[in-house]
Amino acid sequence: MEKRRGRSSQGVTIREVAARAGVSPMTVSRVINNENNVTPATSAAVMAAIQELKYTPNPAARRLAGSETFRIGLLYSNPSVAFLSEFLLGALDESSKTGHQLVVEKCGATAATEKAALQKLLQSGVDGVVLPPPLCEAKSILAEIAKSGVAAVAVAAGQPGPDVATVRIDNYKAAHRMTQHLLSLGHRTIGFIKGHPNQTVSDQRLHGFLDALSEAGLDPKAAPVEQGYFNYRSGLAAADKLLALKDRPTAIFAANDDMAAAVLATAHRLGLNVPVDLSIAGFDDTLIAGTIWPALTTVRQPIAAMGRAAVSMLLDEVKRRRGGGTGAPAQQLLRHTLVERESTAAPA
Amino acid sequence: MEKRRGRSSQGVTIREVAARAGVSPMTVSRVINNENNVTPATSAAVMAAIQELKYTPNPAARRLAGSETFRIGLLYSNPSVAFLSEFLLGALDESSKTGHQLVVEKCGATAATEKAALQKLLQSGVDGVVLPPPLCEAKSILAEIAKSGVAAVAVAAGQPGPDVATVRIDNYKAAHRMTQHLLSLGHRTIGFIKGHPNQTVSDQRLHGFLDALSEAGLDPKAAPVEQGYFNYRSGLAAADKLLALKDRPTAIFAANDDMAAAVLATAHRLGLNVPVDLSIAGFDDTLIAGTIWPALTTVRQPIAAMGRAAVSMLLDEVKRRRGGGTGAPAQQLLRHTLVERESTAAPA
DNA sequence: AGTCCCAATGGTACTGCTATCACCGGTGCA
DNA sequence: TGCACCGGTGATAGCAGTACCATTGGGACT
Repeated sequence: MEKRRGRSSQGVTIREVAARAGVSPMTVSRVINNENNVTPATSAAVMAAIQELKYTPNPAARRLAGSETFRIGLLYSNPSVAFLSEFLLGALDESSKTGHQLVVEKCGATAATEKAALQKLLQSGVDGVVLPPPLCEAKSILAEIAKSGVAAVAVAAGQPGPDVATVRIDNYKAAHRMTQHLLSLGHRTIGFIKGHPNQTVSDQRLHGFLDALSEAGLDPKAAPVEQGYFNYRSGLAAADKLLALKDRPTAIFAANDDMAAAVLATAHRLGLNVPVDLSIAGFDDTLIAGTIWPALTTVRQPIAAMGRAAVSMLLDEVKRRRGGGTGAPAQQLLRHTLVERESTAAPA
Repeated sequence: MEKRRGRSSQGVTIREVAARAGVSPMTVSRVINNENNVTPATSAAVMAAIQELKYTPNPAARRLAGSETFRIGLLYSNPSVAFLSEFLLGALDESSKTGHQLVVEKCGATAATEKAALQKLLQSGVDGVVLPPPLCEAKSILAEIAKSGVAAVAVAAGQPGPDVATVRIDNYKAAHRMTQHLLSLGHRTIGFIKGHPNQTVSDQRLHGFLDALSEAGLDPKAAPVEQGYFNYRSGLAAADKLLALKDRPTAIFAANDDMAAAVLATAHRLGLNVPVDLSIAGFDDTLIAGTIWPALTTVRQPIAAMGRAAVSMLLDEVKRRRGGGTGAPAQQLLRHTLVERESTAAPA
């Protein structure tokens, strides 16, 4: 004889499951949270009941009853839209799944507006801040963070700061691996287009490339390297220079996909057949990589996973500080993958 | 003398605000929900207290205490990743903000797997389903939806079904407007690349184009039109044909951005200067449009807004049906915008 | 055999907010 | 003048979980 007063919410509740399984709600809670103090038999019975009733726990209730609810801020300026949207996807997903509040704030590109936006976030009482690139390397932001003492996670930063947690991939290794791939196809003259000089990852990718060449017995100083700025247009310019060399490279490795796409366009303009006359490799696996034709061989960063990881690490970090934790914040290195598509092949 | 038993959650609560403002928590609740039975004076006092304490309501608690929590499904097969990620962003944001549960399910491309995935969603007890393209036009899915009687929202479908709510832009008008833009620049021979024949929007965009030509006194039958399939590669083929015509178009309007990007690549390959020798227009404003150079003039669909709208409409629709609502589901037409970038100009 | 301990489980209170209804003073109307 | 009514407000009881502590019932140990 329930007393439901009109505000029904017809989902099945933990109590119904408990009744069905002949245990207390608490036990059901333990089962769904994988706690260890439950007899296998009990656990199985509960599981069965869950299946039969198609029970799914109510996340709102879980969060409310569970421990603290944190509010975390995500501050971004103007990274690649592709990166941001995928990253947000992961971050939103994680925070909604764990029931924490995510406050997203956009800021301009100047140090002043960055600082103002950060202040605004801090004012609103966030417990920690997620910093996707390029903010994760902005000195003014990092200084402000350190001063205020809030927890922070830097995403895809080349160089982990001392006070912030970081999520990233191993850019050096990834570039190294991609270079090995090109070498193994038989390329000996490989051009490289560097990324923006104000981002640490640019250096790491370059060094991964150069070291792989050395290890293969080639002279890294002889490798044709051009400066780029992570955008399409700078890729066009760099590609023009590289493809005009007398000793024209048979492969070009660009430090990101946008620039690689520009190399592809330039190659086509010059009447080169990709990948027969020229192999092209990118980095990031953004959308453009799979869109154009031939599709780009590239390095995939698990961006959505980085978003999830960033949120989850930030929560850990907040708790760690609350607990008076000592030592350094966590660092997490996610796995990258080499995505082999149609833009690379053995030289003609 | 509170009895906080360790599971603190140090955010300020509605009770603290109430105490500060000298009213009951209920009144604070009324103020933050903009209910009308509150004296302006009381309301102001509460607002002040909220400001002072930097109070933000706890969404989990709100949802839990509020009315029903719906579970809504989002089924997608393989639309453009760009579209999907932006769409998901909006949908996730809306559902997390309103506190409803969003279950995302991916399915293969065959009718059988589509049906199976839908069944799985329905089994899990969703109250409604969001269908982004191309599923929103899949007959088997729509039939299944109609049969099961769940609420559904079709997104960016050309043709609103009778039983489903829809969110979309006016594709006809958008294409019409873009064509007018090209005409106003002085183009008289404009090529068009059609979209995939299995999507209604392809037709609508084509007709918007053709009608704009007629209205400008041109013969739509004389317009060079090629079939495309919404992907880059089909755009390459179509562009090859269009640019090989003796009476070469001075502008090409592709039914989406991927194909427009392909036109650009082909133009460059042929040594044409864009936009001087050839203007190019796309549709969708996906990421590639802003990445390549020159950046594409295109039509922007407010995709994230469509995601938000889809979720919110679906909730309305579910409630409407619960209430035994009669009549047809809602239709919503969002505003598109013409994004003028560097790929269009007056003919040389 | 008695004691202690620990693993398994249950009972209760509490999370932050809102639905519902009770209440109260002031109108409008008979 | 009396009474129904109504706008503004408060008290209470949940919403669906989980934290915390109590309880129980075997072993392991003395």
